[in-house]
Amino acid sequence: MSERTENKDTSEMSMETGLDGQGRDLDDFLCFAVYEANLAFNHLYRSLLDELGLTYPQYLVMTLLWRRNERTVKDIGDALSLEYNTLTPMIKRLEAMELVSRVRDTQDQRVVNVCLTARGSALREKAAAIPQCVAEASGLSEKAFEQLRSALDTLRSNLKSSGDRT
Amino acid sequence: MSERTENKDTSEMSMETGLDGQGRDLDDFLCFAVYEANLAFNHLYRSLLDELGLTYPQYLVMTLLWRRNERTVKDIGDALSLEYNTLTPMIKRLEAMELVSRVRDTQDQRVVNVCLTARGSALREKAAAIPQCVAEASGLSEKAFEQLRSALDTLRSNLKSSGDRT
DNA sequence: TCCATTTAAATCGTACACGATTAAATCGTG
DNA sequence: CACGATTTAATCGTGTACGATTTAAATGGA
Repeated sequence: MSERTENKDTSEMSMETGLDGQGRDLDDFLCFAVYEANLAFNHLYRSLLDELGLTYPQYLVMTLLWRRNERTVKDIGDALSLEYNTLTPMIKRLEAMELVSRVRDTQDQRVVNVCLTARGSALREKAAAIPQCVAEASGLSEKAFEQLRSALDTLRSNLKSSGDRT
Repeated sequence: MSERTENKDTSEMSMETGLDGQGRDLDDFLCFAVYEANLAFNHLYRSLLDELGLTYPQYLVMTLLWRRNERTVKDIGDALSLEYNTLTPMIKRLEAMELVSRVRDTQDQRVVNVCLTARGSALREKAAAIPQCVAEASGLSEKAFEQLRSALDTLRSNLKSSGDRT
């Protein structure tokens, strides 16, 4: 039944069913499984990114730039589903670390172009091993990996379109 | 290949492969699929929880308490994989909203017991429809739902144990 | 041309999330 | 009993994440 009708141990003054003692309480929430998997990725990335001095979201931004340099803040926001109010300070931090530069577009003064500095490009080498590490840590077969990714994509798409209609 | 060897459009000064124009750049990252699905849940829950005046993490805490009232901060932290430094302020906010009360345990003065107030219990009725809404918004069949949850669970478990060994 | 609209970005305030540190109560072992 | 180790919680600082608002630049009709 999962995220639908919760009716185990539902009485007002319940007293432990015995089956879900300690921390097994939200097991049937899909949202929670996603939330937990995301936390787990955060923890793993934190340890991997520590020596690069990057946070996980910062790493995602850098990854975008490593793939295609010179992007607008809007581009990055679209790619990561993040707003300016999140990105502006974050990119300024990357700028302060001298990994990227922020330059107003000369054609359209509203636009800020973000591009890698030499330091930012160089950091790519150090980050090269990370995807491997993460893939291994996930412990999934190629097939399971791809299936999961695809299922999550469908889920995200469904959730988004449902949200739009609200 | 996904999270393993990224070798499309990988040259230093790349110029758009044409296939991944705008926002399709991180598609082959499993971590990113999880990150995005989590954001999508956040957005959906934000709209659902708005009228209850709860945030998504606050809702998770309330859900735990609705299932079994009277938990220690530690219990809640274990269930949600959150630290005291996240929970203490959050639970204080719930207390300020008069949804829960925080009482030092008389047996063990280190422990803080969190339990629902009348208002907190009552809120349960208003939240009753939410799991249904979310399940529908996910647009997954019962089977797909369960498979995904299970795959995420495996993933989380693998990531965690890998992190422990680091 | 002019001005309402739209767009890109920034700012402000609130709320997680967590590393590091601190403090107090309890426990374990000699 | 004593005292160091452990456990529980809180505090502080940094960094996302986002709603609401603001600013400035570009755009598109009448």
